[in-house]
Amino acid sequence: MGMLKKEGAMQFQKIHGQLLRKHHLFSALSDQELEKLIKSSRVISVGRGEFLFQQNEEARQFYFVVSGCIKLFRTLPDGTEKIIELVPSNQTFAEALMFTSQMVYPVSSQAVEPAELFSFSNSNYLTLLKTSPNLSLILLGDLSRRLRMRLGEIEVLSLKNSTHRVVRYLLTQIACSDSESPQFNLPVAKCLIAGQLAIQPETFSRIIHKLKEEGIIDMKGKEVTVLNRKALDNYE
Amino acid sequence: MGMLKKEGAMQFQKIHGQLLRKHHLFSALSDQELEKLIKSSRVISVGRGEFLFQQNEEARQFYFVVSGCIKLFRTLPDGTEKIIELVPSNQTFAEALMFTSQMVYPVSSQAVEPAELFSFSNSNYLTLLKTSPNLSLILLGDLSRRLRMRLGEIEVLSLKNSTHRVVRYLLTQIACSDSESPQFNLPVAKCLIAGQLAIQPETFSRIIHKLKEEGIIDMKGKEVTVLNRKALDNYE
DNA sequence: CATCTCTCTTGATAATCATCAATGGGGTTT
DNA sequence: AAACCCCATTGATGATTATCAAGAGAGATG
Repeated sequence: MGMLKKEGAMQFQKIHGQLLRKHHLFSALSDQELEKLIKSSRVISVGRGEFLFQQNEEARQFYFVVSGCIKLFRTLPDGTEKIIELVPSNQTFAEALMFTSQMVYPVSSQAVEPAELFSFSNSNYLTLLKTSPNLSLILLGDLSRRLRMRLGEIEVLSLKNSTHRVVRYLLTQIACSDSESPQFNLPVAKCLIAGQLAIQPETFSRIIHKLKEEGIIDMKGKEVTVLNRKALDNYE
Repeated sequence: MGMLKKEGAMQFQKIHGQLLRKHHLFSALSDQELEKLIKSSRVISVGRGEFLFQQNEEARQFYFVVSGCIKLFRTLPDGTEKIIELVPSNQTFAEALMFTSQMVYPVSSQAVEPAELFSFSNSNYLTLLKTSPNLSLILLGDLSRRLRMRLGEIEVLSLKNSTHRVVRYLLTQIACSDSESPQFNLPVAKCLIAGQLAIQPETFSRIIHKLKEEGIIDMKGKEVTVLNRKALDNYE
């Protein structure tokens, strides 16, 4: 895990500081407050496979992904890992821990591709929060939204067969990609997607194969085309 | 769904108002504020199987369970239901929706046994929130805790075989019951627990049978005794 | 360019789990 | 007490999916 040199970091922060504005954690801050916060932040640059923190480590920082993709996962008792989330650029993670008394990371975080991040001190942000009442409300809204996202995930995991999970995944990807176009790219490697859906890569591959045979989708590499949206919606 | 008569309700609220104090949503309120809130609340009494609200209904209220047990579930595309949570007495539910713009219940709620509840208007509570800054912080903490609970659930659902899920469930039950005693009671019917773990009641029954045969636990009705804690911890 | 590595794919097999069906028990109602 | 209902259990069967193994393709590296 490498920190950039100080001068480089300053420039980097200046350039990408505007990105932060678009994020709900920072959108309600005044220019002054934001600038101060950015100055107190660190810029971190990690290569593929590097860790930012490990499960059960003490949580003093939260992160904003400028570029790359971060995998959050838990290590299960049997040693296998379960992917909880794949954090793309312009998103934060591990910030919800600020508000709990027991500040320990419940997941490990690892870069699945080279990534650049800001890291913020929890205590700095918390002091800011205490002075800004409607920032709290924004945060509350955000947390509830996340809570509901998890509900969706739990639902997906409860779907009977894995084909349903894959179909559901494809549908959410279309919904996420703007413009409702029937084409999109898988955001990460297939084996990572399989991990998120709690199925084996082999099973994922076979399901895609089946959907292709049935003429419902087409897939070349990471490029997915939905050929029969209706069939996908009403699958089974 | 039956509302009690007004005089009955007033008495009921007086008696059980103190219960609210112990809940984080209300613990930070002044006596005045709490009293006002209670006065604006409704008392609801439902019989087994009755609904409080349905998935996708507009969410104007949140609830506090005084007695009984409420099942929160989603109806999946194939018509089956997935239990998201079983809310025991002295807990609130559906309060996280207050903070989102899209106020629609993401789950249905149904009493699994006769139950009594308070219902609070979201808008009333929200106005209170805007005047009390550190109430927000408490709420933020609570929501983050819930978020982590969901992480745990997602993890359980991702465990390879269902035996692991059951074992994990038993362990969390022991952890929840104070006093680390090796004995506890199942909080609800077995088929509901099976639903939470996303397995069939038959499978649940068979797994318990297996664990009994292996001398790891004993179970009579709802009463569970852990005979070999170590074996349970290190299961496989 | 050749080699290496990693991901993806495909096949064969075994384990797991859902489903269907039937029975027994505990509690409640009439 | 009898009838009833819901829940739990047990057995048999079939479908689904994980696992093991091997090969193909793409991108990175020397």
